[in-house]
Amino acid sequence: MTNASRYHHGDLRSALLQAASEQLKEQGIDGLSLRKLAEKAGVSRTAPYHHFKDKNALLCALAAEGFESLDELISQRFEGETLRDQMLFFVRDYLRFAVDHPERYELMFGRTLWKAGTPTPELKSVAYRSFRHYTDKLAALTAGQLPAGNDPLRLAQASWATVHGLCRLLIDGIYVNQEDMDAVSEQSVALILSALGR
Amino acid sequence: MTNASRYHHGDLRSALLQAASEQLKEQGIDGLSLRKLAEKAGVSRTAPYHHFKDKNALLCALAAEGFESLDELISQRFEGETLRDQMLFFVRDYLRFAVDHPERYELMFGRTLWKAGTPTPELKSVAYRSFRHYTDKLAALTAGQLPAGNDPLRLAQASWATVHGLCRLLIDGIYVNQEDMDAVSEQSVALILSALGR
DNA sequence: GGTGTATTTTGACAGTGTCAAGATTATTTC
DNA sequence: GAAATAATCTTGACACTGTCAAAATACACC
Repeated sequence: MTNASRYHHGDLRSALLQAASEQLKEQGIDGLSLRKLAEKAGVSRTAPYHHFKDKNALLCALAAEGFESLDELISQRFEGETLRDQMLFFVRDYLRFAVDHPERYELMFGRTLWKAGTPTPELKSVAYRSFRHYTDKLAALTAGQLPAGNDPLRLAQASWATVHGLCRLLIDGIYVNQEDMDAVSEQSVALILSALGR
Repeated sequence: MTNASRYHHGDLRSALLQAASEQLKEQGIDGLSLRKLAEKAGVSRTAPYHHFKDKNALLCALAAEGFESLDELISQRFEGETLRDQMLFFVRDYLRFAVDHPERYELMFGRTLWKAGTPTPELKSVAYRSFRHYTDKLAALTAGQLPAGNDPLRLAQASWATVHGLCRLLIDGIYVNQEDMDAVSEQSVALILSALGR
């Protein structure tokens, strides 16, 4: 019995997620429709609804995947000898992730899910976790080196905002060109580092 | 002859923009449909197409309005005696603008127009103008005070990225609570200022 | 074998952007 | 002032969307 002739797909959920991932990359968030995904998986229009409550739920799952990758990056990519090198490595890898997967990044951080939609508990949890990991990492790296009166949490928020803002401007093509990426990321790291009193 | 009975609306273009502005505020970008706007203006579904090429064009006009406001803010709101106060004023006003008009801000800077759609020449022009004004302002404020080897353009990009990233995290409801706004904006200003050598 | 559950299907509905062709009014031209 | 042209608006239509309800099918377990 061939794949195409089966009434039950067998692994529709992950087939949908995979198709969604490709569709997201090629067509963007708005070009992603449940009906197209269903067709891609060789299944009827409403079959996806037995694996995801609605479109929002599928998108949340897709975004959660992204945060998993980002979390790995945060956990691993602080290599380098000096603090400056470590931050530079991280910022460059983070930027590369965003530039390589712009639509995914938009999905992860954009209004679609967080404001227009309703983020899944799973999504919230994995997103907050990656931020906590970043805060921890930053705190460990700068332990005992922060100028008095500096809250590590505030610093994490402000520096994340810098990198995040850079990503947005970069991948949406506003104000910052991709050729400037290295120069601007160096400038941003300088921004963050000078707040650490170096 | 009453308004409702006229075949020609008279000022449909601005009526549509006004309706769109309200709709954007109440329902967000995705909740904004040309058909609803047409109905609000008391006109048939396709009438808008004689004033805007398509939905993208209308959204671009709406975003351009936003950049006009932002540009005023940049031109006027660098008050204060010290450089620190000036930056702090600006950052707070900028954040307030974004928080007060989150959907507008998303439209102005988001992928909808800049990547998924095609930004109008008018939109591009007014958006770039705002950034140029910011760069000029920053250059004027820090004239002769920049540490050697610092490119004003890079600094403008990096600092704008910081404020922009803060706005996004704030209005998209990720990570930063509105109550933390003042504290984080102070931290961000500190970030920017310390890069200026203070 | 029979029962219940998980999965998938078809049918349907309201909503969307946008094109084409025709109707109506304003404006320009003679 | 009348005729021609342009601007504006309307109706009809098409393909597409997310999602609900109800019926059909296959699987798992007792």
